[in-house]
Amino acid sequence: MEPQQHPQQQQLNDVSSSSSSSKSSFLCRQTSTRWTPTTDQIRILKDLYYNNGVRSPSAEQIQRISARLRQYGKIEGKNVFYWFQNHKARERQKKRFTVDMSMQRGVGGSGTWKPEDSIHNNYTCIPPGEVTTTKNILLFLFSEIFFLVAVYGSMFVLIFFIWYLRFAGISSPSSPSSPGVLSVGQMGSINGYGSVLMEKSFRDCSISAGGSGVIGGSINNNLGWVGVDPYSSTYTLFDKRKSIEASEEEAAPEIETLPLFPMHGEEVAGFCTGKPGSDGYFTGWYRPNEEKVGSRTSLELSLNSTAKSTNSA
Amino acid sequence: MEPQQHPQQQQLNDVSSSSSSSKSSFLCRQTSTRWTPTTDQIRILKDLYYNNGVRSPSAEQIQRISARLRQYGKIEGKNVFYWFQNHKARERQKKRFTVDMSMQRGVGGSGTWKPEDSIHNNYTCIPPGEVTTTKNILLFLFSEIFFLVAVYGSMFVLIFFIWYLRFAGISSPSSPSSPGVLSVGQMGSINGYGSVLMEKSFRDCSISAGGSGVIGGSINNNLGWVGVDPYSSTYTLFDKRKSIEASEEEAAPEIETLPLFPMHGEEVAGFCTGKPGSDGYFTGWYRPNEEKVGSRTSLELSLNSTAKSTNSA
DNA sequence: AGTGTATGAATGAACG
DNA sequence: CGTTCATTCATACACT
Repeated sequence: MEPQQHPQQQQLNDVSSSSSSSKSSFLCRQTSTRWTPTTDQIRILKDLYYNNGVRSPSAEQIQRISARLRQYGKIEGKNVFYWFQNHKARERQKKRFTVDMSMQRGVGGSGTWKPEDSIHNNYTCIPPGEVTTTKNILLFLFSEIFFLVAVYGSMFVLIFFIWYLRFAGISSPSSPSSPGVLSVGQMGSINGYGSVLMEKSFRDCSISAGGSGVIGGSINNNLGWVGVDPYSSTYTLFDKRKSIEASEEEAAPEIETLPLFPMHGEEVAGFCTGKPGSDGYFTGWYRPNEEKVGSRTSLELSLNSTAKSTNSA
Repeated sequence: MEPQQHPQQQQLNDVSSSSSSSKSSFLCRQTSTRWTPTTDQIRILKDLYYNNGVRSPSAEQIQRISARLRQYGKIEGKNVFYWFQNHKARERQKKRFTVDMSMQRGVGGSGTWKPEDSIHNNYTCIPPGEVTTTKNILLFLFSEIFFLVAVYGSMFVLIFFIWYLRFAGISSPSSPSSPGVLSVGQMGSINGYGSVLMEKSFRDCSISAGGSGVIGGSINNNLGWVGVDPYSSTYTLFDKRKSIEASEEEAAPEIETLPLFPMHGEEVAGFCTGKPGSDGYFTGWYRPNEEKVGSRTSLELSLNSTAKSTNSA
């Protein structure tokens, strides 16, 4: 399954040329007591971690590694030690977290709150145009498609579902719809901060995570995604929702194509403004799988862009 | 050692009595369970260690020591035991990887490290977890959709479910709803490891995804969006089993395609331009499949859900 | 001049 | 005992 998993060390345009030092002023004044890895050092560390499987280097390895990294900047053995420790731990932590969350079962049950009283009772709520959002979460309803984009840090999730509400033929509206969903993406490294905060959360609720077993989830390996820059893009994009209302009306049972978020160039420009930020982490993970699976249910989101400009293409 | 033994005085003096951890964990898992030495205790311990040469106190000594330290805060014998053990081990360890290369013997010898447990072995399963810390959880209800976003560090999980309240025929609210579910994003790690796990519904819905093919979604590169997550998404959402039972059939038998975010080329330019900056890694995520790049950019979303066709399930 | 994330550093607690 | 894990503290940095 996986295409190449190895190398691919990103050759990316790396900054190196411009001198890796660029971002971090590690050189200047290290007064800061704490080691601030240079990009090159990180690159190497990650390479070791991901490509060489180094997780918990032995004392000896640590010595070698730090010796090697020393040419890229000041570094001590313990820095290497901690780096691996932390990196591993945090990776693990994330995984764990993910799992945990999945077990949030039944939260709603006892909840009691009625949806109704929450904000609108009508799903159409979002008035044309407004994406309810703010920084990290965008909700918007478009016609019968409900979208939610949550952005956190450098990643985002996009969820949408379709409410076939008035879809004519549907007789059993009971199911709200086929919820579609998603995608998760990540973007540039960035540390985009942003906290997910829904500013308007409608209501708060306590969760009782009593937790119990974990339902097994499936682990999916990475998906690579790609991202759109949360900030700029989203806003912008949705900003222009134009005839939404109109479409709503006519949403016919068969929607063939619904144009959403039409926008014009200008605004989009900002997409993916990756920030040069700090890390170069992303080294290569993605292994795009190109497999296709024909599955019955497929949600495809394809972006046809001809974007010519991106010369990167 | 002389390295920094920095003050780091932060250790609260005595937490002991308070027992509280202000954090609001909804889980109530406070009280850190772990011993947090007071400064006085540490002072004494160090005195014993450095000035009295105590390194591996006997059981008896441990008792005495802990008894003595108890006046400065809560403490148990094992704490003392561990303290000495750790202190000694760390002192030694630090020395070990700090050992400069003087003793570096032939590096070439073993040269390669062993990736022993390296790569992949590990991510197969998710260890049982417990719901651990969750720092932020956001709940919000939107219309009849209940969303929960949990954020932790750089990751988040988004879960949602739908309360179909008054939607037409819904009569069985008993079950909370059709659990939707959702998605999780995580970042950072990567390379083979990152795991994105999509949990499915709260109830059954087991995922069998062993993970195999990924639908390819279309990965498109240059532009930013992209893909849909193969499995995760589809499955979950389209969870057919539940509510779908009835409704879905009609609903989705066909594929709808919705063009989203239509935009024009120019604008798109900026998309995902990875940042040139430091991390170079980003650059191109994918090597384009070259799917195609059409001329305009439009995001299309097609939902093929053949829901039921999926065999029985 | 504040905020919050990412991450280096430290350390209690165990494990093998 | 050397190692490893989990947590927590502390700080650099990127954005508001």
